[in-house]
Amino acid sequence: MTNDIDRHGGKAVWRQIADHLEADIMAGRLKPGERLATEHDLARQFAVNRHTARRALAALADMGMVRTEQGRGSFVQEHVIDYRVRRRTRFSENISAARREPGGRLLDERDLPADEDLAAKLDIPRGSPVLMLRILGEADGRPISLASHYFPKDRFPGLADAFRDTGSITKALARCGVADYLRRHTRVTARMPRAEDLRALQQPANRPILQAESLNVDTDGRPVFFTVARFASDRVQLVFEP
Amino acid sequence: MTNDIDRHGGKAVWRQIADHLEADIMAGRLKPGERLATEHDLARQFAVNRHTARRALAALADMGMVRTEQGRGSFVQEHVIDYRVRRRTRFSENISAARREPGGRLLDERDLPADEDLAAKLDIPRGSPVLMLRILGEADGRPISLASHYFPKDRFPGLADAFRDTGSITKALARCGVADYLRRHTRVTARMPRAEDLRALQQPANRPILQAESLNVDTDGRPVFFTVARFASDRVQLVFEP
DNA sequence: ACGTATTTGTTCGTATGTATC
DNA sequence: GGATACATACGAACAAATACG
Repeated sequence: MTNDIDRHGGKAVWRQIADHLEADIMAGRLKPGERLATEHDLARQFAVNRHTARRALAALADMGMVRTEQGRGSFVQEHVIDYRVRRRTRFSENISAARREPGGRLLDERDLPADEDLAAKLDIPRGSPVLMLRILGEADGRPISLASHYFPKDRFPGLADAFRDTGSITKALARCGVADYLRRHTRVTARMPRAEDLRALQQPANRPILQAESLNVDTDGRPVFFTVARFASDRVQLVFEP
Repeated sequence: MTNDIDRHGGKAVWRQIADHLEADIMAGRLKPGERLATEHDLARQFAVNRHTARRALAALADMGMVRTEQGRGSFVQEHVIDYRVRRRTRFSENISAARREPGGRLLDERDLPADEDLAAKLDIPRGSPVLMLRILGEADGRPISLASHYFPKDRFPGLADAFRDTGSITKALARCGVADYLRRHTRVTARMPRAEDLRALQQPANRPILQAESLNVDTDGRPVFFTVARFASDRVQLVFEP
């Protein structure tokens, strides 16, 4: 092993450790998502104080190469997906464009009456039936987004069945006569995850989630569905390009 | 006072308390940002158990009317600003559109050489001089955003002086010959605040910040400046409209 | 639901080498 | 040389989050 530390070479000890770990990550000896040795173990391996090991990890974290979580350890940072939001935004195409394998799982399906807010957004009478689909979006089998989609039920009979058949909102809507739809606006907020988000997204509790509320309309400008999507902020960035 | 609780009216006690507090907020007796009575005090005022008061607060927090911070208390949620991001996005116009009084303070001004990343973004040679302006954006005197703007210094001599004169990036650029500029893309992430963010944005440490990296170009498509803006997630939502 | 072990986060204090005025 | 500031490194103790039986 070349775990040797040069104490008089003019190079800070913590930087030597950071460089060593960085080389391990770059060479693939440590893979994205993998846990690094604990601070205590690193300190022992390199025969330094824990503070010195911590400093090395902090430097790597600052560079975005690792991510440390209290009580759990330090992990090699996974590559972040650029989720591109444009007028025509489709989940599967987006994930494929990032060279990942898209996936989706229907977690819940429910009918509910439109409250005032939802009625205004979908431009339907208050109390009208609304179909909610809750879908977990995945990339390479890792959960990426937890999205609740709200459709005016009267306009799209059989939509839920069509989604179960195809696994795709775009295809399901096509069967219901919506050949195309466009995103009118997206409202982005950040907040801490709820218990539900933690379970679905498999995220640490002390990291925020990105929440995007969006409205999609058909080519005539009529609302088709409203979506509240929650993204794991460690794994997804939202990129807007007009 | 009408702090009386009806124990047999079929309405849950916690809901009565929640309604009471909601009325106080709606009537302006409790103002945005103001701290509510402690759970202990609420329990005493209404002669209920602290758990009951907690339930009322939780219901209000769930509605987004108050925000509870461990160790500090519960606060009336401030009104959130919709920060609209379009091709032509200007801070002052945006804040004014939300019927707030815009303000800006230059926190720091610095020259630095372009690293690889910045050079690529601004389309200048690596090592070229870059002017950084760090600006605190305010609405009604409350800090809203902490933004670092990076300009290719060679192209815009006298820009820093122009900004100090005018207090506006748009006006300063106009003096340097840039009549108009457009936003090419915006990359949005969420993360926890650093010490620097906390100081500038006056935010609780356990709430996330929204970070938006954006590139503005002139009418010929040439990069004019690159920005990293951090928003207090409690006070700002980013709204994207193509 | 609860205690225990593990792991990171924070804050003391101490010492040393280096650069600067 | 002396005084000072600063970054580095080590040690100890405790706090806080997490994992697990």
